[in-house]
Amino acid sequence: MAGTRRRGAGRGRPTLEEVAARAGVGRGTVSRVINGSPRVSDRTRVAVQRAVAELGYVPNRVARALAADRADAVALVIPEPETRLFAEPYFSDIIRGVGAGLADTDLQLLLTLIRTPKERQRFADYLAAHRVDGVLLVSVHADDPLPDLLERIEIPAVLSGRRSAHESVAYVDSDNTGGARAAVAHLVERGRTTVATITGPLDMYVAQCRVDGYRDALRAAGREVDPALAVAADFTEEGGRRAMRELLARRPDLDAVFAASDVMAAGARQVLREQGRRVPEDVALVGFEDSAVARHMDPPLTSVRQATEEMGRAMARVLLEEIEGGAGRTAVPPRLVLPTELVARASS
Amino acid sequence: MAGTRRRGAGRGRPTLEEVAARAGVGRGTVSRVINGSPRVSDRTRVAVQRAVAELGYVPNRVARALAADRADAVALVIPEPETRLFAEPYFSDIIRGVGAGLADTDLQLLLTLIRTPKERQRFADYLAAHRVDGVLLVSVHADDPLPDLLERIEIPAVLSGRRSAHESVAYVDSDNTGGARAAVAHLVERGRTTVATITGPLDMYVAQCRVDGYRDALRAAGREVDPALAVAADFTEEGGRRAMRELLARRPDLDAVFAASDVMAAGARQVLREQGRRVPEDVALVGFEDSAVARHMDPPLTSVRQATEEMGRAMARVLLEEIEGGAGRTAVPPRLVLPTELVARASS
DNA sequence: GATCAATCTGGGAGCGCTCCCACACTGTCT
DNA sequence: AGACAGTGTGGGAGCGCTCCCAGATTGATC
Repeated sequence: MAGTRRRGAGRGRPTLEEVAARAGVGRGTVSRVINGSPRVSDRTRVAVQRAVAELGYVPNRVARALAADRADAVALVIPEPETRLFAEPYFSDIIRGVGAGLADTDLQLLLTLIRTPKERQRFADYLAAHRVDGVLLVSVHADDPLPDLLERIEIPAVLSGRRSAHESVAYVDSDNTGGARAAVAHLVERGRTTVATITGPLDMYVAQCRVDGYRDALRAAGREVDPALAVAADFTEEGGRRAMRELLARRPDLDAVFAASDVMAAGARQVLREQGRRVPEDVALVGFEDSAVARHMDPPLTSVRQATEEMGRAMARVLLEEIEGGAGRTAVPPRLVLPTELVARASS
Repeated sequence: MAGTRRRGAGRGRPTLEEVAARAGVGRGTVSRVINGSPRVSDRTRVAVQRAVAELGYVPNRVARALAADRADAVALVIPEPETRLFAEPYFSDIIRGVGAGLADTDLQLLLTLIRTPKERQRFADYLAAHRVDGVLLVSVHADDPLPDLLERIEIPAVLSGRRSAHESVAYVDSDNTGGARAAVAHLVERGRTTVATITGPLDMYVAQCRVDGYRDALRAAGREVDPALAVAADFTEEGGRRAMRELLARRPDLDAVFAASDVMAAGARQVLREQGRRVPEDVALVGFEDSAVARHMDPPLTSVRQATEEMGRAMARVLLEEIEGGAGRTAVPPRLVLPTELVARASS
């Protein structure tokens, strides 16, 4: 529906030209004052500012965008098949962080949901239509075509998380390996001898990292890494349940589980209860993400907290730099890994 | 990867003019084809469409916005002090719904977080700067100055929820009264005799409605409404705890609680456990919202589900109509109330 | 064959800004 | 005195589109 016309709601509002007339100066000068150029005498500047105030002038950003070939907006892209994301605070924290990071900028934050190839195409068109100055991409899958697209059309972009160890697009990630390591070390310290893990889908780099941390910690403690103690799931509750059953079948003697996400830990917890294992007495349980789910579990779940909001903030910062950077960019895209922190609760 | 930078990554991309040249027609004609005007002969249309395809032309929406005095965007405003919202699926469902509702439109969805008066001012400037065609406002408080602002500057707007029984701005709400009524009726049917309620802040209309439903249901069942059985809280977990303690102190004989939100129900549940009351054996518990919290509680919480995503979709639809409607608007703003549904689980 | 409405089409005139060039003005240095 | 930087400043020329008005074309009618 190519809309009907929304007449003049905004027409009639003062323009640059009118401000200039009122201040008795030229358009160019007003523009300079508005944009904080230093090449304006104080007297003129004051005069213009008064005119602006008196007229209640607000620059028309659409006109500015057209003239300057900028969009004054960045897109935050959320791949929606990933519904999981939405249900968890992760996503909202990212948004909040990005919002904060952009707060004293003129940049508007555009939220873009992409669930279908068709929508991806639409988004590509947006980029082409010149609607954004940069892109923030949340929760990338290894096979996501979007990062490559962004790279090809050379638009500033920042990912949250990375697709692999050698990510070519700028990213902000959290220390998944370190967090997992801390979680497992904690279990070992508490005297657990048989520590199992429920991993995420191993084609996702984040899942890979968390397994690595698990192994690192065991090795560092001089333990042997038993492949039978690792079962892959898909970051869902149901996946967590299945994996837990599998683990108990394989190794009934396990006394600790490190789940690579809180939601999977919740699934595991249900199975443990069904099978009469007490948490933490019989089996200690640790999750990852420190989401609301963790706090509401019974007993409350020990988990690895990510600085999610800070990640969002960092993404904004990095993107800003990329946009600023303009022509002469460094060859290496910025990358940032934020620390994680173990939050011990009653489940371990 | 070397070479020219953004400032022009978009310049150089085909324009209307070039398409016109290639198709051997005038600018106006191409514009008509692009915008689906019927006043173009089939032959011309086809020629233009071919040129568009060959050149890979994508209209520059910024230019369009300037020329047509439209923004091709709507803002979804989220009052951020309301952090609660963010932690719950409510918010994400709304977003998803709005996204879906806007899907086959040219409208871009802008997410705007407002946490401070300063940010509110910024947003007012956005509106003035003509950046959006309409506004979606989530979770309005009775004292929120935004709806009045929107009304004053006469920009199409839709609220989720309303500020009072006679809301002057268009809104989409869910049937809070009916939902509460169903919840309490359910408790009564199950043979509960002393049904208490933990309400939201009573200056919020939504809270008011849920109390009304509670009372309706009791009266319909021929029960007397005892004011001692209602305690107000603030939709937080801590508030739920406090209210539950108060209720138990007042009426140790209560055997059911209807909490006006899941989160408050979670708080209440903790206090019940502390005080040795079993759920549902001793006290039945029902929440409202059917959020993730409800499903993860122990026992899983009976709750009232809102059609949240559908609300988002409806908001988009209503806004679209308002925007289309243009200047000559009807006196009565559109209003829509969506049904709610009781989801019975083990807690009742 | 002329007339007239109905339909289609080209292109001028903006939309409100930024960019940038040219033209003042200052002083300062020969 | 003239030449010469160094500042400020005005305003033309777009940015890529939509609007809308004439003008061209068509076909039907007298």
